[in-house]
Amino acid sequence: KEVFIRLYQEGLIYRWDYIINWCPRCKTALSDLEVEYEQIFVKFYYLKYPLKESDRFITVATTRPETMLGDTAVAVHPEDERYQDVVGKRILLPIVQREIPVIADPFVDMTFGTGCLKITPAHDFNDFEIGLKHHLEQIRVIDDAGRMNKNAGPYHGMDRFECRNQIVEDFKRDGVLAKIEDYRHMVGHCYRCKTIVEPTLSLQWFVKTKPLAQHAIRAVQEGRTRIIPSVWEKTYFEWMENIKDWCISRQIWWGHRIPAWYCDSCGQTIVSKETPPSCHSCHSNRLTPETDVLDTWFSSALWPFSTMGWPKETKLLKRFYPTSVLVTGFDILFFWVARMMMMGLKFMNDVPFKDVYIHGLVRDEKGEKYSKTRGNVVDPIDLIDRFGADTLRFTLAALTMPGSDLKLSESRTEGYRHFANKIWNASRFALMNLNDLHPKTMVIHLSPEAFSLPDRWIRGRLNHTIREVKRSLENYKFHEATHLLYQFIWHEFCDWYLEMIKLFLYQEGDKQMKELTQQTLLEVLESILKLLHPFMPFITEEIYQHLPSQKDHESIMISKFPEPDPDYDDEEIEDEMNLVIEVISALRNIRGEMNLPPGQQIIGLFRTMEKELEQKLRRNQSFIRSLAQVKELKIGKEMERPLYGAFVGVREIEVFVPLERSHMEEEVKRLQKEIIRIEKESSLLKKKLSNEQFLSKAPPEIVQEVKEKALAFQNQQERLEESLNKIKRILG
RNA sequence: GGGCGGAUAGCUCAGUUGGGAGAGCGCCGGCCUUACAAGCCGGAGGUCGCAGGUUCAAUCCCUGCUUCGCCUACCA
Repeated sequence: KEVFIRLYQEGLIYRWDYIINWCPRCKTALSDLEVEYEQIFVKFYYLKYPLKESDRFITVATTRPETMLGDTAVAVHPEDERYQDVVGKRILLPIVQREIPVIADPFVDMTFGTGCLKITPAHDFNDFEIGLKHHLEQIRVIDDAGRMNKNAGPYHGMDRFECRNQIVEDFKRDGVLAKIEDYRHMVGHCYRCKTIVEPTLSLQWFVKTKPLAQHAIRAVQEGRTRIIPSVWEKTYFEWMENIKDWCISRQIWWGHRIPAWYCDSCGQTIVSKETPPSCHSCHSNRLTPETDVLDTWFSSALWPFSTMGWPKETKLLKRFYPTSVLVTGFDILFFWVARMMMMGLKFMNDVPFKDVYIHGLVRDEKGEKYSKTRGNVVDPIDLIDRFGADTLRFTLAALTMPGSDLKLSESRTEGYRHFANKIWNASRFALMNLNDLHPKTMVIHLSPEAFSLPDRWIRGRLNHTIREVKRSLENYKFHEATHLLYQFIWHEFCDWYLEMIKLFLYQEGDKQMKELTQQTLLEVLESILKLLHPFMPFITEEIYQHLPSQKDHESIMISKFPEPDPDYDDEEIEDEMNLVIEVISALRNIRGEMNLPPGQQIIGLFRTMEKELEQKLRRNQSFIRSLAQVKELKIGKEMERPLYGAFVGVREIEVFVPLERSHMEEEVKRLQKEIIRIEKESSLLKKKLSNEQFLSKAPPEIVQEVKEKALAFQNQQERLEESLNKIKRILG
């Protein structure tokens, strides 16, 4: 009421006989946004109107012949040579026998139809405007229920579509129907009941939106409100700049009643918060209250401040206006966001929110928008039953790409259910191995050097993950955050870290090393759970409560979000770990390609001239042995290549695996495949390096990088070929 | 009619200061290895829609075209 009255007093709300979209079934006015346009196939009728005092006819074309009963003119283009002589003449409208003028208006498209446009000001938007311009009479022929009214003469009481058929029949009978064509066009339907809407002249309440929109435009231009992703800004501006006055009255029985009364004696309109005792101007006490209610979006537009106690200056209002972010779908950018902007700026003198995050819509498998009416909605409860609430939440976050819709994919959902399961199992493994850990004895501050390679590595990777996840969240890139977490948890934490630390956890040897490992395991798992918690609230809370570090059972959701620990940003450790991973992968590759089952133990021979690499290999022998299932490792400068064996190059290391003679055929194939791959890469780089332009114009660090790569590839290729030749010689 | 977005592996889609082509699912081969077979290990698979242009260098920037989709509109 407060808002309505203030706007009314400022002249921003007015009541006017205007052309609006009307739903004859719901019997209410509809705003532009409540009308859905849909393509339908109809007939295009050519009607012959007789010119008065002449035997000529003017032919007009229409898809709605029943509206001819309300015609008050026929318009032609002022420059249309075909009709120069008839402008100003009069037409005797068939059936109702009304005299109407032929007028000239540049709005008419000479190339469309016959170039003659019938004008029905009371039942067409354009005709209404033309009617105002030419002071034409407005004659309603269709009533609020979609029936022909008394102005329709013989058709009075007929349904509008029934009347359409009858009029066509009558025109045919009278020989004034020129022709009928098939035609398809967009027709407005009521968004609620899907009935074809009827543009109708009607007395309604309107808000003058132009003055409100100006401020809303400027707020976004000046960045006081950011729309994310920014592509939607353009849509927002487009709409705001072309905004039309907003019809806010609805003839339905639910909603806020418009606070207005009409004096039965003098016709005065009274807008007031309370029921007025009498008319302000004639003092009559015979007042009729307005029965129209407000468009639901009118009240929704007030949400950011009316929910905080406005118009009182409450603490809540001070604290929560403006809010930081509004998250919503683009489909209500205009319905709601734009209106909240306008009302917020008007009544609070400030934007209602700093950021508007526009996400896509979840669509069905065919990519169609969910619709309550069509019933193609996927029930989230059903998905939760089948996949789990955490899985669904994570999946939605992962599939949400800013600026585009998502088709809910069941295979992706299933993949993330596996991920949730993986987390569960990994945590079970961790908890099993932490049950003898007493947090009290945990060493709080130890230098990184005290920890094992995998410990230092995983903490470094955790740092990286924390930073990237935070960055993604700050930029509303939820899919990036989920991908980062998936990758880190599954492929770094589970695949490598957990596998490697089994050495320390299972072996009853170095007790201190075991405790340090347990400490890292606990801390990293705890961080993982916290990072994951926004995406998988239930499983993370459940596991978190079982961690030995959580004795007071506070919820994970109020725990501190993880921060990176710079002590563990260590490139050398990362590099050493990568070497270990590369070596293990190389051995696994041989095993896989040679079809050697894991049960079959192999021996690894490592030849390298570089002291540092040799040391690193020696340091990490136990990891290599355990993860690559190698029973014996031999490392050194003078390592002989075995007579029958597979070869893989890792950096400056030659890795050999002794095999049987019978494997050699397979090895030849493997080497050839590898050589082809390397050659392809290598030739591309060589081509680059032989290009003078590249050498002189590309940034030096890029050139250097390419040179190094080319050299490495060449080395690799030579050794592969050497290996291949040796085998060929042996095999004869 | 106007505007916007997409076209990348068999499918669904990621990929911005231009230099490495990627993920999930599916597919092929090998494994019940004491957290997990809803799993582990290895592997195959792509002139990044087409044609030009800019650049030493284009999936990425520019132009045109083909094609799919969305929003929007006052051709009666």
